[in-house]
Amino acid sequence: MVFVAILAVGFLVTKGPQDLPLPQHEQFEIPEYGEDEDIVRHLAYTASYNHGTLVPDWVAWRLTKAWMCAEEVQNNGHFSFRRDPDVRDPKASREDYSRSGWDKGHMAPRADMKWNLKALEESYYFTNICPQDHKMNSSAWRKIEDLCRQMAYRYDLVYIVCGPIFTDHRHGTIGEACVQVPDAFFKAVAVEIDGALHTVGFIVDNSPQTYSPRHYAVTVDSVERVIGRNLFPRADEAAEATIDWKIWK
DNA sequence: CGGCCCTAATTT
DNA sequence: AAATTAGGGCCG
Repeated sequence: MVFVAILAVGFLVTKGPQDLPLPQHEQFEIPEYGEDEDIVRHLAYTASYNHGTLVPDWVAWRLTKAWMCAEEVQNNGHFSFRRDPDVRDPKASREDYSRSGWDKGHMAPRADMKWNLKALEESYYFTNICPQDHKMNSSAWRKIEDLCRQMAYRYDLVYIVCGPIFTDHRHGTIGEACVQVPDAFFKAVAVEIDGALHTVGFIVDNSPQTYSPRHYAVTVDSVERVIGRNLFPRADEAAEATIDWKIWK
């Protein structure tokens, strides 16, 4: 099962999702994007890297129960954030974040990628990293990630897309490369249950946030209005305009 | 407590 | 640029 899943994702990476005769849900998590965006496809996530902000505009991935139940790969217990070899300059690097006071926050979480060594290593590329408040990252944001994993375990497959929100750029930039520090972050989650699509969105300020997911929950529809982008192009509008709390509790 | 999110200093 | 070593906060 896991092997089949890995093959399926590997096939997507090789061929590129948009020209594949696959069912709609095979590329469901990929948001709408323009021709000018720098789209990077890795084994377990797809991102749009912004060479102006030096962070991704969005990162999209999926999480399956099969991957979560798979045997964890070894990472030698160390963390190796790296520049993404598949992304052109300018791009962020370690030195920009070092002693900046901001976390190197994963968009697609490390914990979602432990089923495959390549997936795990690629999650440490700066393509997948944003400057995040430490308390927010390890508390409020983490609880939302926990919720997503819980949903994957319960419903077999979840689609996730998240990224930074820039409003007044109140945190400025870090490092020599001037990596822009986001004002907030969004996350949109979708799951199909008995043929019906359910979605929920979150917007969390990039400050010491510690509340539970529900406190930050908004409709995917309203997230789309804030960031000005259609996140689940194949979802119908009704599914993006409501939150079913029986599902997400 | 373990799992998850990380940091910094040092060495290669 | 990357690996090694040592360490901390949050949460269920």
